Amino acid sequence: MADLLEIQGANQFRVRAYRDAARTVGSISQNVSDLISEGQDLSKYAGIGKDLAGKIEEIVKTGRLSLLEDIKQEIPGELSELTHIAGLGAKRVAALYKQLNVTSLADLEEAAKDHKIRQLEGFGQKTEESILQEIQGRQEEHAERTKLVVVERVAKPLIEYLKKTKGVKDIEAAGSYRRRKETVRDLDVLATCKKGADVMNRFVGYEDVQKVVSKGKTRSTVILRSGFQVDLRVVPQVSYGAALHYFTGSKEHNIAIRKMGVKKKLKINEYGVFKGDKRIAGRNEKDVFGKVALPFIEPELRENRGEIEAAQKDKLPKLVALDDIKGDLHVHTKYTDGHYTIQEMAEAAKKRGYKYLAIADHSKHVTVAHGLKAKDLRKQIDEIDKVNEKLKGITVLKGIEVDILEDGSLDLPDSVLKELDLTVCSVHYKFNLSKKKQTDRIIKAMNNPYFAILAHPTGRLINERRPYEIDMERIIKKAKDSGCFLELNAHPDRLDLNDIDAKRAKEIGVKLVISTDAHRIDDLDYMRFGLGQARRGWLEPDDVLNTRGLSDLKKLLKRKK
DNA sequence: GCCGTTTTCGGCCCGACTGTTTTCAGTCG
Repeated sequence: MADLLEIQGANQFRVRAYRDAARTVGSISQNVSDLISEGQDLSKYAGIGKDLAGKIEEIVKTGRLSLLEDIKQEIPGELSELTHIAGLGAKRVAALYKQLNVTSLADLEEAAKDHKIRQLEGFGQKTEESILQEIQGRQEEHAERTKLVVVERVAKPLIEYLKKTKGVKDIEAAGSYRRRKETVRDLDVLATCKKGADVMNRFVGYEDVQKVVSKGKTRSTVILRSGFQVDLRVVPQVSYGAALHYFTGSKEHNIAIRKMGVKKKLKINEYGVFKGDKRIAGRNEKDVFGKVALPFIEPELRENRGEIEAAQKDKLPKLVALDDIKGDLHVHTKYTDGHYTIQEMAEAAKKRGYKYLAIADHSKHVTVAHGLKAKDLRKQIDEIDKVNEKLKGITVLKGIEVDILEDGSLDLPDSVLKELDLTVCSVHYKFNLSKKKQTDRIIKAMNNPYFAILAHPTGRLINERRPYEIDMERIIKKAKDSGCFLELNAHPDRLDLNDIDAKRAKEIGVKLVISTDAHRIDDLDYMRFGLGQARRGWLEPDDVLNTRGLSDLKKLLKRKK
């Protein structure tokens, strides 16, 4: 709706209202159709008024939006696709449609090849060439959002490289990378430097740069060979905090903060907080928040999902940090598809300062991973006892990643499960059951008194496999009622639960377990990704099971039977 | 289309870079 209205030349604030409302709907942790069937009024959410609440209800109840259909009578719906081409916004798409009758990518390509675009007012040869290049580039693997772990591998060496520029003082990756979002579209790097031109020149000369999209005194954009985009901004040191705030985003958070500034007759931009022409803050982020009477808000919270309201009431969560984590409760060993022994994994965990480590190898149903049968598991239990006798300073816990079978039973008998400290229960097959059946399957499994932790609750693999259909609200409530826990799987391909569901679990009062699912020693360091997601989900140390010492952990793992 | 301890009308965040212009519109973040 927003794209099409914008192409039609509708009031830009009306267009923004649709975008804001769509985003709000996306960040509501509960299922919106459930909210509507419960008769809840959506206009209580920020950015959704009476009108849009009605339209959302229409979509939920009828699967259609009559206004959208009306607009599609006037202009082709496919035009919205064209605005996704870099350099094409609503105005230019409207011009292309009106003057050249371009409605699709194919039309656009043809018009560019025939040199018709350069003849339009406001367009020229360069624009036409870049449009053509963009269309043809798209047919090769279009760059989607990139997983955080991959971006780390890009960011760290690039920042080290830029740091070596003469005159560079501060340098930091901002944007969604700093907010620890699970995927990142492009990397925003911020620097302070005596002579901005020096760092810009060095930036565009980086060996991985394939294309320089733009280069200016304070901002440049490049595309790396991998297709990944990096932006570099340079500001003076007095502006570093304001710029860091601005480039960390999110956009929605920034807009909200700037609006607060406007109310106080202040102007907030990347150079500082200004009262008239006078800069009254900017060197550090804390002062920028201070000028709008807010405490420092952690980057992971800056999504305008309630953090500003919480900050105003001094009710910001004290977010869980890596130092709070006392152990990892989901790792694999050579017994199944891991690559190290129990003792090697335990020593590696101890080196990371942990007090305990739970071995959770696969159960027999996962044949590709040589899942354990009851007798294999007993053998592993014996070995864990021996390792515990040998190792001081860390306790190895006996666990299993036991499959939840299609009928909701667990893959190993209670007689062996009861010998364990904990179970990590997961769905590994039959991902395509209906939402009701999949939910019933998991809920039935939770009725087993030895069910402790639901591992990677949605089964998704970021950018690779969609989550299977489940009623998360029912699952969370069942976990609450039966004394089970939900995993926040820290593997950067999973990060499952996601931020929004993790926050919902906290609200309902279910504790989460942040585990790495490590198959190798180095995988234990994936914990940092889990922490990022947990912090995005507003989790505090108390909301996370594995911040507890060993004896508290064991008490909490005991289910009411 | 949303919103309100200045307001139910009249505002709505702010700036950089490019290309096409000859002072700025469009796009992007």
